Amino acid sequence: MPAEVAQDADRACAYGMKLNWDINDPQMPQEPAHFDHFREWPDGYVRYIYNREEKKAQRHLSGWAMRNTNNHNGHILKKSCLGVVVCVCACALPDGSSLQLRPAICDKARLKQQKKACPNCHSALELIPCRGHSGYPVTNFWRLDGNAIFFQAKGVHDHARPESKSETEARRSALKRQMTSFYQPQKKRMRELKAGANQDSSEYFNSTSFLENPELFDVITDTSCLIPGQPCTSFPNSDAYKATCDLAVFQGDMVPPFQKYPNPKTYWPRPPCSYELTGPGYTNASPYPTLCKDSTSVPKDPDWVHLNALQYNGNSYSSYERNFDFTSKQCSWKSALGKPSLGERTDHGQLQAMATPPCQNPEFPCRYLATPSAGGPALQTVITTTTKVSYQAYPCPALKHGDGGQEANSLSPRSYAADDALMSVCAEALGPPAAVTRAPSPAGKIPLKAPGDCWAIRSTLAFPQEAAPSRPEGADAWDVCLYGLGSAISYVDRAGPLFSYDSEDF
DNA sequence: TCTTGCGGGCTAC
DNA sequence: GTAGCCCGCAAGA
Repeated sequence: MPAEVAQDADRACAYGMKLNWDINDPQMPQEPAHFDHFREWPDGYVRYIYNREEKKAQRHLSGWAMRNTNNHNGHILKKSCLGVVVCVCACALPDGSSLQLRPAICDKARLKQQKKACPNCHSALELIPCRGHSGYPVTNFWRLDGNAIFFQAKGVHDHARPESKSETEARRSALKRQMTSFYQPQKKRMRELKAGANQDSSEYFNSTSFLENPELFDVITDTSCLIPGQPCTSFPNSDAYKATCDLAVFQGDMVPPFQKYPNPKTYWPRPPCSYELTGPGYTNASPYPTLCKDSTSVPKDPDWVHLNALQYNGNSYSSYERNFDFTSKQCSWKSALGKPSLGERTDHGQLQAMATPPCQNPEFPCRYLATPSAGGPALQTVITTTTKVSYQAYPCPALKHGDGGQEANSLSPRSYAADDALMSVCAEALGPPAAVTRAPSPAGKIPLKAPGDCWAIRSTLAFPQEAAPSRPEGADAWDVCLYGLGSAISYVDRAGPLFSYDSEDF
């Protein structure tokens, strides 16, 4: 209510509202004595007069997603509101707010956007069109006249505010910076490692090549890794997966992009760190904690992954350690997830999902039934500053990416069928606590089997106390998954060499 | 790749 | 004539 009052007062104080003019008037007010300060969220039938030096006005910016509309008048720029993109399930974000994405302005990009999944619950996204102007989209008019820029809005937005453009830009630029700051040191480190001790060729993967080929990220971006804590996490597509870590920023202008993320323990990409499985009855039993190198989840689409990057950008490696809650359950979840980025997602996707309607989580049952607490040892992540890091592939994404991962992009609720199948298969295979721990490949770089990796990961983490079995056993397990998954995608060639990364001190 | 601005063309009122 | 909308194009980030 106070906000409305303030808004009304703001309108009343608007200089443009005090003058009597219309954007279509042949003669606009000349030499305005005052100018209005730029309004990012004009709403209602308002008129403002900006100084022509106002940069934002010059660019015809608006918090609303406005697209250009041809009004066949070269002097007046007309824009119509596109509305807001929301989750069809109207799921709630961790902070209780709802998802409100900014519709892409370009038709093509918008269509693509709508094919993506809700980053929160993986349901479909829906574009809520603006109908605030007599059933038509709210329209904004811009007109440059003299030393002023005249702005007139017609209609009252009947939808939530989408993420503002400034937020989007800030997020993207931050992500870009983050990517740069993160990968350069990584690449350097990898070179050093390669040039340095060859103590255990099987202990690390050729991260350099990976880092030098960011396009490969997409291969792993989409994961449905089966691991304790998130045994059957089913991210139908990379987009959804990417998006999961970026929930808060989607909340429109309510919170600054860089401050939105509620959980400081969420980072992505993250610096190399140690993950050791600990907990009741289990303490670092596995010499090869299976992890998914979070960098493997680096998405190429800044729209879907940014938050963690932003935080990371601001906190750097040390902050990661500093903020990590070693004892929190979420941390356990992360470790259980094995995959850092995945864990992050778990924080905000999986965990938050607990508080969201079931409809938002098609994979919900599977995800939670197989948590460590459900029978397996409770998992807890212990992060140390100098650590052994086991980065092993999480090729599950290959299930969808193997033969054209992009196909998985078009996620719809129905898309979960395949994932469900996968889950059931792997869950079944996991039945007995068979030790299917993935032993390090004798040859060094672990030849990962694509789908099987899901199984391997799960096994490793679920029964870490078990002695690492022979490779063949693991292979059998993999095969189980392979069956369940149908055709095994040649993920080995792609992910294996890239992620067999182990026992590395940082 | 996406945004933005421009303009042609169509349809409805 | 006005308004809404679709489409394509080009420039720029």
